[in-house]
This record gives sequence, C-alpha cells and structure tokens, in this order.
Amino acid sequence: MTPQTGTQAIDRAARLLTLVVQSEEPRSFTSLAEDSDLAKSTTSRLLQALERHHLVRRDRDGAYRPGPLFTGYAARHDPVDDLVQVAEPTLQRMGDAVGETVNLSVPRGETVVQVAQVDSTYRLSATNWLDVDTPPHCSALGKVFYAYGTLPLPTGRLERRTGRTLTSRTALERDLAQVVRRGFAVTHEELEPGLSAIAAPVRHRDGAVIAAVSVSGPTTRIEERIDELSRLLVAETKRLSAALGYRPGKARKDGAA
Amino acid sequence: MTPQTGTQAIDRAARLLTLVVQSEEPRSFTSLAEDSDLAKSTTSRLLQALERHHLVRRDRDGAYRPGPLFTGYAARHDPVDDLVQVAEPTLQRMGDAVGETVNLSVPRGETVVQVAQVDSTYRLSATNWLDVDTPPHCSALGKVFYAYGTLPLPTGRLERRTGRTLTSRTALERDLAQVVRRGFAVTHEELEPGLSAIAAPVRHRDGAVIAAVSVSGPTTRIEERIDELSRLLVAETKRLSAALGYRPGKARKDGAA
DNA sequence: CTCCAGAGTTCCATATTATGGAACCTAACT
DNA sequence: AGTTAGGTTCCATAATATGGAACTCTGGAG
Repeated sequence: MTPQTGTQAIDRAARLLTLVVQSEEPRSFTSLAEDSDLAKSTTSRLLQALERHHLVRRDRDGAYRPGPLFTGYAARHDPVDDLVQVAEPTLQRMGDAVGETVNLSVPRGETVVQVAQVDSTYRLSATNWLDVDTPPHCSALGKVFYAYGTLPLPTGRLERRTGRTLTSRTALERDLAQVVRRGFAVTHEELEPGLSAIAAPVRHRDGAVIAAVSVSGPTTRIEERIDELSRLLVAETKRLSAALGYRPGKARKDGAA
Repeated sequence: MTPQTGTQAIDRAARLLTLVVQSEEPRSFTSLAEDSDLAKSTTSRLLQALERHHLVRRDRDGAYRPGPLFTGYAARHDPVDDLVQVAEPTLQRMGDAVGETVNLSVPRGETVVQVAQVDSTYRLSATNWLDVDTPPHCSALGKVFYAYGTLPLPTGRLERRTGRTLTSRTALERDLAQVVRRGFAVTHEELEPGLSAIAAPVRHRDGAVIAAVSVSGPTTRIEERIDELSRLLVAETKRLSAALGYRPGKARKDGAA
C-alpha cells in the first residue's frame, strides 16, 4: 500500500514544497536547505525543478513563495468549498465523538449559511442551505457572528420565536459579551422549544472570524453534557483555526504528524 | 541557470501533479498514465508519493484530485490576492502595449474597488483603493459590473458629474444593454471632463463576472485608438478568464438555491 | 459458479539517475 | 582589495528510479 521506497527525490522535493506553501512568509533558500536537512546543491537542484514547473516562484528578493499552480488554483476556487474540505476531518471527528448534529456555517450578506453538516448518523453531507427561517439572533451560530463583528448587528426589531428568545437589544448585547468572554455561544430553546445548541468561532490567518461550528440537539441531551461538549467544541475549532493559518500569540509550528 | 538534468523523477511527478490540479474534473489513474506517457508502475509509484505528501488525494471513486496542500492554501488566502497574482502578466502586457493606465477591479458591497494598476510608466502597483468618490455609473468598470449583474443596480438617483454623465435610468439601462452586446463598456467624460475609459469583464470558472479590467486616459488619446484598444482589451480579458477556468460554451451553473 | 477484462499495485534486476563535497560565482560590506 | 553570505555548477560515484512482467482485485457476462 505504501512503498516508502523508490521516491527519495520526490519525498525531498515535496518536503521543500510543503515548507514553502505552509509558511506564510516567503522562505529563503538557506532556511529551506537547513529545515529540510539537504545539501545546498540538492536543495538548489530541487527548487529549480519546482520553479520550472510553476510549483514555486521566487519574488524579487529571491525568496521562495507558492507558485502559479497554487495561486491559480486559489483564484479558480470558491474559498468556501476549500474551507469545507479542510474542515471535513474536524466535523467528522466531532460527529463521531458527540453523536449529535454538527454544523459548519459562514456568514453571507446579513445572515448565516450552512455549508457542511454531520448529522447524528455520523454521515457528512455538504449543504448549501441558506436558512431564511432562522434569524441569527436565535441561533448559536448567528450569535457567534454577531459577537465577533462578522455580521453587523441587526437594525430592525428582534423577532420572538419562543419564550426564551432574546428580544431586547440589551439582553442580546449582554449575551454577546458573554460569548466573547467564554469563547462560545449557547442557545437554549431560543429558536424552537426543546432545541439547544452551542457554537464557536473559526478564525482565519488574519484573525478574522470567517466561519463557526455548532453542535445542536435536544435540550435534555445537550444541557447535561454542556461542559464536555463545549470543551470539545472549543478545542476542535482552535485546531481548525490553526490549520487555516491562525496563530494566537506567537506559536511555533512543527511537523504535525 | 537551468539544469534540465538530474530531476527526471521530479519533472514527471510535477507533470502528473499539474494534470491533476489543472483539470477541473477528477482524473483517473489510467488517464493520467496515458497523458503523461509514463509506465503504469511509474505512475503508480509517483502518485502514491504525491498522495503521501498531501499534494493529491483520491476521492471515494479512486479518482485523483488536488490534495490538502492546495485546498488548505486556497482556504487560507484571500482569493482577490490570488486573482491579482494571476492577472499580473495580463496587466503588465497590456500596459506595455497601450501605454495607458490599466486597472483591475472587483466589486465589493455596492461599489468598485481597484486591486491592481499599471500606470502609463508601465509600473505595476498593487492598490486596494476603495474609490468612494467614483459612483459606478460614471465609470467603465462600474458599468461592467452593473451590466452583468455583479453589482445590483443603484436604487437612489444617479449623481451628475459632468454634462455627459448618464443620469436617467433609461439611458443607463440602454447603455448597459450595449455593454453586454459589445462585450465592453465605454465612458466618455462621464466622470470627469477630458477622461475616457473602456472596460471588459473577467469571468470565473462558473461564468460569473468576478472582476473587470479597464484602460483609461485622456479622451483624445483613447478615442482615436478605441478600436485597437477594445480589441486588445477583449482579447486579454478573454485570455485571463480562460486562465481562471472559464470555458465559454459550456456555461455550467449549479443550482444553488 | 467460472471466466474474462479492466484497473491498479508490487516485484526486482538493471543502468540510469540523483547525490553531495568541493569549486565556483557574485553581490554586498568593510 | 578582502571577506562573507547566499547560491549555483561540476562530476565521479553509488544509490536511486525505472519498467516489463507477474500479480491482485473488482465487477460484469455467460
């Protein structure tokens, strides 16, 4: 299944390429040679081959950056599709661990769109579901986007869905402040009786909140496990954010095996 | 400068990788082996190495698709940055050819943002200039976005900037219909006396107009060369659209309700 | 159930290919 | 003119990739 042999040159070239693509800063020749433990001559030959094939390019300082094959790919693709790809393992893992519905959503316009979901049968389904019937202030996902300023706060009045819906602006703002403090949002039957959810932000390289992940299910099941669920949710969204290039503080990255 | 030697394995692997990344459809093992003229055994070994390094992945049908290194890169990057990278050669070439200012713009919110520019000194400069002072209906770029429905038509009244500004909705709509018919937009001193411009759309893989390129300069110089300039502009924007994956003819559009 | 074809993987003797130390180049400093 | 840092080229060597053939697996068709 895995011939680790007969591919030394490719293994080395791939290692160099990964170094270039993964690091956000352009890499110098020397730093690449050191980090990959290759002789200068070998590094030079491999990088030249990669450059010839448009996998890397050199900027005017001579530093290596991802090449036209990467920029072209990125320009051709909807970043949301790629977010879904990257998030898939996270969602799958969470679905397996908690046995509840897990959702990945992004903001669009003034509202929230679900872009992937793992339901309680553990099956991943890619959705593109603009849920017009869920006002953001009633959903955990929406609260995350409000709390971190990704969606502008609603200007009209706050529709009441259940007895627990937050309908006053001060109540909502107090809740949003708590979201930021805790790092995740909670809704207890604010959209629908019997339904609860928690959600946490996914951050991008520049720190912007670009998506959110939620776990939702019957209030009884969610409430009794809320500590466990929120810990898992926050851990997984942090990990996903890291995969997207977000570095809280200054973190050094090493070979994530 | 270019040792074409000592890198056979990498050259071959890069060829395979390029085939996978460039084709929008997933590629089967056999089609890759044929198109690259490699023995089955070699193809197998190389693809396994690429897969091990996350450069390609196999979907559940066994077909090869771009791997996590590509999707991860795309998810981490602003697609506009990558658009600028891809468009750079186009803009440079046009600037050299026409000796006038060339602009690349994208829509944002309700207006137009310039993201790259080659001025008449032929120097490329990356800008990120939200030109609040240019209402889209007075600019060739804005007209392109209106004409192809990328920007919603303005709801308020149309501000008059010069004697030639189109201020009536019917005049504007007639002009926009002509833009679609001709394939490019023209403004003759509608923003500022003495200034003229032409602009054409850049299309994305799914056919959506995601950007526009303009050539602008003094009315005297623009008007006398308008045939030449528009031919070049349309040819170059078509080429750029093709580089972004647009295939005129098969206008595929997925119903994303 | 058996046979066949298509798709892909593994094996292994061979020689072609990648390797890396040393020499070399070229700016940028001093 | 001298030095260093960053990078490229050379070339004898042996380690590496190669590809034909054998093999496995899967899904029909008879």
